[in-house]
Amino acid sequence: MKQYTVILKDYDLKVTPQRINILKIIDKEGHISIEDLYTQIKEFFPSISLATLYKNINTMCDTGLIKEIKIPHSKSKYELSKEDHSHLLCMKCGKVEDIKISADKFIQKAENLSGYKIENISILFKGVCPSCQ
Amino acid sequence: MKQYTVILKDYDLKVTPQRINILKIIDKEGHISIEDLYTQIKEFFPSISLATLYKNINTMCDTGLIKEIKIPHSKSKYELSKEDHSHLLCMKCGKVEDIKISADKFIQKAENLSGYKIENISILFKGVCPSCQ
DNA sequence: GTATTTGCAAATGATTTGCAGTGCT
DNA sequence: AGCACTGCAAATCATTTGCAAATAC
Repeated sequence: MKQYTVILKDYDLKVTPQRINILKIIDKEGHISIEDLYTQIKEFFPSISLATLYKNINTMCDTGLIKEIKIPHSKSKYELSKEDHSHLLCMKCGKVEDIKISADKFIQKAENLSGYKIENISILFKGVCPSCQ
Repeated sequence: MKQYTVILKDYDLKVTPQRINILKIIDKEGHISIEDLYTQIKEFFPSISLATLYKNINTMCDTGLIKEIKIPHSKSKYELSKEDHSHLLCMKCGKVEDIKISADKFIQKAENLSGYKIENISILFKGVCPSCQ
């Protein structure tokens, strides 16, 4: 069981039961939208307000504890920050999965082509997952 | 000068001056947000309403005439559909540019790793453009 | 002539803000 | 104790909708 308390402290955020629950649910789901998160958290924490959820999501994004994933034709999802990775989106069931795939050569090529100094790449693969095929 | 009239007809959309202007501006800018588009179009077309703009952006996205580009930490931009390409985002000036770079090997690798049948990839490089460096 | 599009105003939906009270360290 | 966090209600911002008049074909 992860120490959400420790994680929060690492990011200089005060430890509150609301925040611990938010992290727990994001961690369990992997990738989750605001509305789904709100639905789930209310079961554990019926008194939580949507405003609190938004405020916390925002501060956690600002500090880098979590990351927003923008998804074509739908709402953003959020995930705990972890080492660099890309995403797979299943166009049938809508789920998002992580995939680790090195993009170094790709980035190199893009720098050469464009003259940009590239710091970062975000890649989303869209397709159909094994169980939906 | 491009025949926006012809393009609209190709997509089975009625030709209106509002639509022609929308296309003209998107084409000139390459990538533009709703609010910037609204500001610009009002100069040519002071009577246009935001509702009309939204309705047209939506139908043009639905038909595939234009595409939405989701950008981390900011609003979406829109572009005319063109052959597959990726995007470069300058983190200093905020501009978006196109880059053509083949991702076939990348997609192949991702399919092997994940078991997904991948139909499509979207790639955003974030960095600093030559003029901002 | 008919169906679609436009512009307005009102409605909805999503997110943010202000503030008084509470809880964390 | 002091500052940050919470929850509520109200405010704001973005987008959509309903409808009558105008326009495209």
